[in-house]
Amino acid sequence: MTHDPLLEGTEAPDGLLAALAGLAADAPRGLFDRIAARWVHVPSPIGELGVAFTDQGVAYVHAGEGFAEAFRKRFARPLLPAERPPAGLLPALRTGRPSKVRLDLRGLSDFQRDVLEAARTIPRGEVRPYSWIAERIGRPGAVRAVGTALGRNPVPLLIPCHRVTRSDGVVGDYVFGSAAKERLLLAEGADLERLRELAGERVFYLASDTTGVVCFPTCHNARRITPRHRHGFRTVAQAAAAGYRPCRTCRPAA
DNA sequence: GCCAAGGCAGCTA
DNA sequence: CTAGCTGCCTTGG
Repeated sequence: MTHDPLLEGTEAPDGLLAALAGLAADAPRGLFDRIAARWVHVPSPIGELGVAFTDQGVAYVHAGEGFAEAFRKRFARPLLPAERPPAGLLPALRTGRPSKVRLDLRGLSDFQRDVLEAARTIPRGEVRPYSWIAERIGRPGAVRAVGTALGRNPVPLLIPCHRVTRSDGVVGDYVFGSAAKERLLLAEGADLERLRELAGERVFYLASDTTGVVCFPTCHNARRITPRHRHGFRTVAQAAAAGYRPCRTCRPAA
C-alpha cells in the first residue's frame, strides 16, 4: 500500500479527478504534475508495457491488460496520458542497464527497497539466486521474503527482478509469469539451456584453476574460463575446500 | 495484533 | 534423484 501524504484521504472519485484536472489548467503547471502520474505504452520483448511516471521518475510498469486499473489499485494518484516517454526510459529498456532512467520508489518499505536495490545490480544476461539477494542485504534467512518483495516490484524490467532465479536452476516465478521471465532472460542472452544442463549435473558454481576463483555460471568471468581449466561445484563451500575463493564480481556467498 | 500466504531453500525419505 | 515437508521472514487483511 502506498502512503502519499500529499494525497491523504483522496479515494479519488472521478468527479474529484475531473476537478483536479480542471484546476490544473489555471494552477501553476508544476503543482498538478507533482500530484498526477502520466502514462505511456512502450514495446518490450514480452509485448507492450504500460509505464506510469511522476515528476520523480518511473513509478509503475505493467504488462498485459488492465494497466490503469492495476495502477489505481496501487496508487492514490490521478493518471493521465503523456506526450512522450520520460527521459531514459527507452534506452533503459533497450540496454537493460540501470541508471539510464529515474525511478520513483516512494512508499516502499526499507526491506523492499534494499531488495530492489540489490536486484538492480545484476548485469544483463546474468542471473543470481534469491538467496544471494538475501545475503547481500544482510538478511540471509529472509530468502522467502525476498521473493515476496520482488513479487511486488513496481517497476519490473527497469529493476530486473527477472534476473533472480531459484538456486536449484529453475527460473522460478515472476510478476508477469515464468514464461515471460524466460523470454526476457533469453532476449538478454542468458544461456538458460546451459544452466539447465549444469543444474542437471548438480553444478551451480564454476571455478577456474588458473585464477583460483569460483563464480556463478553466468558471471562474465565464468564465461571466459577455458574448458580444461573449468571445474564445477555444487556449493561454494565445496569450491572453497578445493582452494577456490569467491569471485569479487559476482560474489557467490562465502 | 494475529494469521495466512507467498516469485524460496535445504533436508528427509 | 525427485517429491514433499518444514523453516524462515515480510506483508496484507
